[in-house]
Amino acid sequence: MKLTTKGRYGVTAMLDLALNAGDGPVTLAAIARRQGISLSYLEQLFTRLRKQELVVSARGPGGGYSLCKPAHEIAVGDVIIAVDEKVDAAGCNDRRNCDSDTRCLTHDLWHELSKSIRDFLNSISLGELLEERNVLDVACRQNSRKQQVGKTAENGTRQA
Amino acid sequence: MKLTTKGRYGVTAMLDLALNAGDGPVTLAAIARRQGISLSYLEQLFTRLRKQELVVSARGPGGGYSLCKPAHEIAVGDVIIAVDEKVDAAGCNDRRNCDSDTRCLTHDLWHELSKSIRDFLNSISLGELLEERNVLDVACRQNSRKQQVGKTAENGTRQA
DNA sequence: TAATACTTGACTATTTTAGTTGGTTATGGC
DNA sequence: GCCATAACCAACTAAAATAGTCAAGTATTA
Repeated sequence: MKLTTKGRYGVTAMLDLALNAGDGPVTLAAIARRQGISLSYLEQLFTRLRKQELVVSARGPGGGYSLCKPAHEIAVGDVIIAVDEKVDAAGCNDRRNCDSDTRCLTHDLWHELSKSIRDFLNSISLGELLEERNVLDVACRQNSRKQQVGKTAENGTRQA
Repeated sequence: MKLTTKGRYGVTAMLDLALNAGDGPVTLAAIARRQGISLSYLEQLFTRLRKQELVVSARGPGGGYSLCKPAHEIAVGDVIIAVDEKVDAAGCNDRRNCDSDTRCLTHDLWHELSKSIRDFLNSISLGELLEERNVLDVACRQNSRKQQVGKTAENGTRQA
């Protein structure tokens, strides 16, 4: 399980998809425009998301992508794993050297942590993230209002 | 906050350090041998860990590295951030484009998630990981025993 | 003072990231 | 039956990160 900008792009795009799924499929071009991600890069990501059956595609005019399942049934971890390919396998599948004492211990400790992280990401669904939309929406509008009017009086407040 | 093999190396090395800190400093050469990480690469990682004041170094014969604080006071997140440098800044500090509706929303949603992950990693200390040592120790010995004796009867049991 | 072990800096091969280019299919509307 | 739309596909690429290597130091202790 990696956690890089690639996963961020994937999650961001899926969130955009969930937000704008009101009437029919959403085109990648629209996501690209809204989220500032290159169209061709999005195509690569959505090829993987489609293969993992997280989205379905509709070709032709009026086509685009839709979520396969309700946003509440799609875990953030699913998206990250889908776009990053190769679920685990991150360098630790050589069990041969695991006979010596210390090596084995820290290997297992890392795996334990790694599992915790994965469990955590699998426990958060896209839908849950979207439910906090209202709060964040207000926060965002306030912020952009202040930026227009004032001179960014307080900075570092939303540094997530 | 990234989560790559670099962070894994850092955490693994710190765990090794905590485990073998019984009598005086631990040399990087010993960690390199036990964990199968290149010495020079470890040097780079520990330069950063030292600058973040997670470890102290002692030069000369009998020297090496020691933890600055008890293992319970060092969060996994601290280690990952230390070796990966640049705490956040992952592409999302352009607040300029955040005036439009959708862009802002998913930005904030991602930041929310990103914060959750960071909080989670900061809530786990090296000490807590080590406390599960006993359980894992047994599991490991059992596993290696089986590998010696049998023919890996059940595989995929500890695929963390 | 010689061996040990940390310290620093420069260099490098490989892989990943974040695209670009240039097409090809499929489809709905006119 | 065109034709614009939009998904699909494959190959290529510049830049960055990863995971090191190599070579020279410097501090410390026996």
